[in-house]
Amino acid sequence: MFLQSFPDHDVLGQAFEDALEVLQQHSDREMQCPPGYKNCLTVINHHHNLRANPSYCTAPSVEEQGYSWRNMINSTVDFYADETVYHTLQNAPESQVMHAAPGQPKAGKGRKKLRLFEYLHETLYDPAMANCIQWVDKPNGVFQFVSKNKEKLAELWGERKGNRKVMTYQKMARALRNYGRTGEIIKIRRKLTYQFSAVVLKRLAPSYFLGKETIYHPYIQSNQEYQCADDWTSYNNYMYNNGYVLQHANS
DNA sequence: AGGTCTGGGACTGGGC
DNA sequence: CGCCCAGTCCCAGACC
Repeated sequence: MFLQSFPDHDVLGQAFEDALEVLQQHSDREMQCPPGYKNCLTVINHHHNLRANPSYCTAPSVEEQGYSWRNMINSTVDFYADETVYHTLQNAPESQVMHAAPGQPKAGKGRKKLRLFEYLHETLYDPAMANCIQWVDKPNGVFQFVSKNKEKLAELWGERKGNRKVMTYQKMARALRNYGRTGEIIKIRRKLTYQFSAVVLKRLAPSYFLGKETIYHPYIQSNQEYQCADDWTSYNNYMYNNGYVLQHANS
């Protein structure tokens, strides 16, 4: 497994590997907290470095409402994927890392910026946000904003980014349309409806990296992404045949 | 007609 | 410091 990539595959690494294996045994289709997940949390909560670092401290109590255990998997793998952070935490005195403030990871130094499509993907798995955004065709990554609450979702996105001005749906949608150029998210000719590209879906799904030898990296270069052009074309064909009219032709 | 959606372009802030 | 990226902001026009 990918944890073997790290030279200092120590007790913590083993604990993570065990934890991830438990998670791996439960397909990514499950929304329920899988059996053994509590043990994973225990492992993580008992390691001070993890608990203290705001970027990776994403293991709340299982009782927390609306929490998606996917976040935990992503963050866990993120932790190990980011070699710099791994070594930093390995070497940093605990007193230092303990100073980090708890709470949501914020965009800033030392932490990759949260991207809009990642945030949307995250909220789609948050039952508490179901009144703002919903899957239309989950297996194919088609989702729709709820007209009544789309502004609320946009505001939350703005808050999450730490914007000074209030984010609006109009502005957020503008960012979404920019994704059309890179193919990460495409606009579907249906009101308030968008679709994650197959590549993004694959990238954000835990099953993509769990069980692979290579390190998961959320920022695959676009030229690498389009090595999957065949997949993408056939995917578009599938969507076309299933009645989805894509606004942007695959270029 | 008016609200909503889309597209374009300039601008901003963070990271490298 | 300059460049690039990923939005952010505003406006105009299309669409429903």
